[in-house]
Amino acid sequence: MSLRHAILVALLERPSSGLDLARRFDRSIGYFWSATHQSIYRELARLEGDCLVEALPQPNSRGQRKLYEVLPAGRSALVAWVGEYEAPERSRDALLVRLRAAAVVGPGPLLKQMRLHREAHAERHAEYLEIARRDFEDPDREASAQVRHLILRAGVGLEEYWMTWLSEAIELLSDVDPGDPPAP
Amino acid sequence: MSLRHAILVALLERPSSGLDLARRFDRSIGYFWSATHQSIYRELARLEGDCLVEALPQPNSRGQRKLYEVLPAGRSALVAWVGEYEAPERSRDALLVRLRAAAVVGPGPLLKQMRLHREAHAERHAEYLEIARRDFEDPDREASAQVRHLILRAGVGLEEYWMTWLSEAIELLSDVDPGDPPAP
DNA sequence: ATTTACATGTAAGGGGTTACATGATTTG
DNA sequence: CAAATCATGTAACCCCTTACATGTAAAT
Repeated sequence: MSLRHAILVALLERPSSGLDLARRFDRSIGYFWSATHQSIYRELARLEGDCLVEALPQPNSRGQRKLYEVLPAGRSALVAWVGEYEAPERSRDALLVRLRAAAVVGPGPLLKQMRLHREAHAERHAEYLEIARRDFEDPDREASAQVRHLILRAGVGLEEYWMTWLSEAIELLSDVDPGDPPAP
Repeated sequence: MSLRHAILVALLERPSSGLDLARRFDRSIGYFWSATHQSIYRELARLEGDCLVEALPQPNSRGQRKLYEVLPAGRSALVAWVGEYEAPERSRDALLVRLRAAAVVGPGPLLKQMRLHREAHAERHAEYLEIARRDFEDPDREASAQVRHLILRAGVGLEEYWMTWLSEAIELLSDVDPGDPPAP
């Protein structure tokens, strides 16, 4: 149920249309909850059906921009959800499954994949740093900006962590398997 | 499709029944791909339907232990999958959504939740260290043990990362909001 | 004999992804 | 007018979760 509440937060921060939300999820919200426009539209329809958000009464046909804003019931639902405790989920990482598989069936082209992963994390890292530079340059004054900065730093640190671990892993795998996998 | 291949890896390491797999996913495999016994049984049925694994021909009724092992086609499918590149997924973290929500609607009992999360990560951290102590005490000789140790260290480091970040976050939130959320 | 633990499943529903469809607006 | 772009949606599918159902074996 996190997408629903991520949308409520985003709409509280600024009333938006579905595509606006999709763009904001690509930018600043996406580093802890990603979403495609399809899932956003579906969730917006549900939120409207549950009377938690309201579409401003402008458009009357398809292809027209529809602005949504949060109703009081939506704000209450969000407050209630924030109060619910949810245990942290176990991480799921296909690359680590591949790595464990490689320990059994041979590494194949896995080293190359790990270098690509490291590049991908480096790109995200740079992206986050750019956001930090643009949006949080001055020592944060408002509390809400401090919190958003804190969340961004979580993303920065995670990307750094994976870059470090991947470098270690690549080094170890290069030693263990300098060439091609052994023939069966 | 990762569950399917995680099961293939597990069965290659050691032929197992569904419940065996569930237990092994709780223990050593679960720190990078968790699974319930229901999803494991379903995937085993599919794997058998696709002729990638085979049930040893002992049992003929419900409630009887069924041992599976990987067929050559299963091994090939796993090798092929290891070679496929999959970009790292964006992380999804409900706690960070809650945190961003708290910046808008007030923190409520979020500080307590973050302390609980930190405890949960500390528990997992201890659990992983215990596995490391038990299974990888001596300097690893075989390559496959080195790789499994490397994967475990990824989990250890991740838990440490979250403990560190949560401590920073808790400290900041305690300063920003020493008492209860402001009344509406 | 009943309970407990072990073991394998079924059913319903939620949430996400991919591919596709359709209407409006702008641009060459 | 045609094409590209913006914007909202539909449909099918996949995977996972939760709750429940059923059968066997061991313990008391």
